[in-house]
Amino acid sequence: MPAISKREQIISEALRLFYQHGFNATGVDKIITEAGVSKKTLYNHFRSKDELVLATLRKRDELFRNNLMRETERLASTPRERLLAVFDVVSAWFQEKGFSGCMFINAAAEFPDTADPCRILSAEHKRLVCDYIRDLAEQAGANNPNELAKQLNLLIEGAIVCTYVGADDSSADRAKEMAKIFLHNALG
Amino acid sequence: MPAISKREQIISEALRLFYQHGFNATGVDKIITEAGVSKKTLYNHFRSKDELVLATLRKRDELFRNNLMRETERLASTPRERLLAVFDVVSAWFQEKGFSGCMFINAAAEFPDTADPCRILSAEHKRLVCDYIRDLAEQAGANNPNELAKQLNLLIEGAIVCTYVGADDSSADRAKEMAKIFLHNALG
DNA sequence: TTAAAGGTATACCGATCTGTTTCCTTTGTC
DNA sequence: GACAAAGGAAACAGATCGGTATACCTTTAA
Repeated sequence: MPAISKREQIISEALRLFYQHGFNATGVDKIITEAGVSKKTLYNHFRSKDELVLATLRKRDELFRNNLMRETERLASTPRERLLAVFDVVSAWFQEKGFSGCMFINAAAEFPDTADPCRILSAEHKRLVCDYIRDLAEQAGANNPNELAKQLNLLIEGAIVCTYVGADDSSADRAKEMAKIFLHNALG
Repeated sequence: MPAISKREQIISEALRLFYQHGFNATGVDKIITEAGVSKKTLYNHFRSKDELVLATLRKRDELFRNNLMRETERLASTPRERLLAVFDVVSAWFQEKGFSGCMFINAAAEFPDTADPCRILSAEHKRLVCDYIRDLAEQAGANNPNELAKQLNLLIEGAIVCTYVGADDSSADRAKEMAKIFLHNALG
C-alpha cells in the first residue's frame, strides 16, 4: 500500500478538474491521464463516473468545512469574533488562485434533477456550513441562533455569487459589513 | 413570414431546455425535435451551438429584467416600496413551477472560462439588475444609492442560492426582512 | 412559368463520451 | 519461490455529440 492510495490520487485530480472545468466537461480519460492511473484502476475503485462525482463532492465538503472551521478558529478566539472571522476566511477563499465559485452551487447547476444524489449532497453541505455558524451563534449567546446563522449564511452565498458571477471584488467586505449589523441586533 | 419566426421557435425551446436540463446536457438534436424544425434550419439561423446559447441568454436577460421591472412597478408605487417589492417578485419567481435557479449562475457554473462570452454576458446581466435597483434607490433619495443597490442585490443572490441549492423555502422572506434594515439605514 | 429561397428529412462525418475487455507486468505475502 | 491481487496499456463497444451534405418539397415573387 503506497503512502497515497490510487483512490486518493483519482479523487485529488477529480477535485481539481471538476472544480476548474465542470463535471460534464471533464471526461474520465482526462482524469486518469492527470492522475497517472489506468482506466481499469478508476473503474476498480468507482462503479461509474457518477459515483466518482459523488465521492469527489464528499471529499470537497470535508476539506472545505475543515478549512473553514480551522481558519475561523485560528483568526479569532471568541464566538462573536469568530462569526465575523468567517467572512475573512471566505474573503481569502475568493482570492485564491483558481477560485471558481462554490463547487456545490456549480454541481446544482449541472445536475438540475432535485432527486439527484449530487443535489441532495449539495443541500446537505449547505446545511452543515449553516450548522457550524449556528453553533458559533449559540456560543455567542444569540437569542435566536438559528435565525442569525441563516442570515449570515445568506450573506455568504450572496457574496459568492456577486464575486464569481458578478465579478464584484468588494462583495466579501460588503457582506462582512452587513453581517456586523445583524450581529449587533442579535447580540447587542 | 409566419407570426412566430423559426428563429424565435428555436430560442423559445432552447430557453426551456437549457434552463431545465443545463447547457451541456441539452443537445441540438433535442432542441430541434422539441422546436419542430430541422437541423439545417437551426444552423441557418445560428452558426454554432455556442451562438445559440448566447442568443438564448440574451433573450433570458431581456425577459427576466422586463418581468422584474414590470412586476415591481405593478406591486408598488413609490421608489422605497418598490425596493422592497423586488423581493416579492423574486419570491414569486422561486415558487414558479419549474424554478431551476438563476440561469446566469447556472451558465457561469457550466462555462468556467472567465473569457467565455457566456460569462461576460452573465456578469452583464447581474450588473443590469443591480443598475435597476440603483435607479430605484436614487429615486428613493438614498445618499449612497450604489452601495444600497449592491447590498440589496447581494441579498437577492443569497436568497436564490439558499432556495435553490440549500432548499430553504424561507430565504426569500428572510432576505426581504434583512433588506428592510438596510432601507431603514439608508433612507431613515 | 419558372427560378430562387427556405424548409424538411435523413444520412453521414469525425470526434468524444462512458464503460468493458484483453493481455501483460508489477507487487506484496505466505 | 509461488501465487494472488492490483495495476498498466490499449483496443474495443455502443452511444451521442456538434456539424455538414444531399435530395426533395413548398412557398413566393418576378
